[in-house]
Amino acid sequence: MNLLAVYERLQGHFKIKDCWWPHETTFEIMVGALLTQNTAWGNVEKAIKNLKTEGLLNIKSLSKINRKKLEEAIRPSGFYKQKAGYLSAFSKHLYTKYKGDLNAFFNRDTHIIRRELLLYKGVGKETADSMLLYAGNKLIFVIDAYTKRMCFRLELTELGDYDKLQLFFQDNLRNDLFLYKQFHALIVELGKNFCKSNPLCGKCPLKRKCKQQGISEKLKKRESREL
DNA sequence: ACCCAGGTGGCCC
DNA sequence: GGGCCACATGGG
Repeated sequence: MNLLAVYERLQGHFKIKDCWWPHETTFEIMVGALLTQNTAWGNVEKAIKNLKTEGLLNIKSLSKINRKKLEEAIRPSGFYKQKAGYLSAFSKHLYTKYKGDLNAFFNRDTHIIRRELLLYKGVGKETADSMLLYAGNKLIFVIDAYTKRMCFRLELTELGDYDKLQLFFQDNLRNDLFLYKQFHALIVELGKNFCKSNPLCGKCPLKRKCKQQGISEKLKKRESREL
């Protein structure tokens, strides 16, 4: 089955808002990308709200804020001490190297930016790519746990690491920023609503395209080994 | 009382 | 290059 067919099928079932990743500023998207690591989005929203209330959600403030205060503000998002350290260092780099100017930061070759993002502590491939796609409007497909799980269950690809999966998407989709953003959003919705770790195959929009049809203990074991 | 969430870094082999 | 673990809150 081809990727575009999956996309169209999902489009028929989920309404994705034009601005799926809620934000007032570009920086807010970058902060959200970091905070949402292995964390439910609802918890991230609380953290972001706290940061906004305290006037901290900008590069300058975050780079100067006292660590304990930052920890308290983002506490609801979990792993808060670790994330406070990441955010603090990240903001300081943006502030000192780019004078807090994200246009300057993003106005370069995509892969140069990606390499740089990956040097920051706490920014791995998925976080970097989320920032590039949603904050920087760069043509990079984001691979997350939902994406891996969906591909695995649909048997769309050979089992692969992040890079292989990303290439699979990028090679099989037209170069269209809107498509990249929407497709990732749709996969997240699928993952939240149906293709969960304990999946609800009965009403899944991809039911007819998927061989799993209810998950066996055997599949669960393979997933835990191979995802 | 569990299980899970839009990962990452560090350590070990 | 992989396998394991810590990191932590909040909702179902």
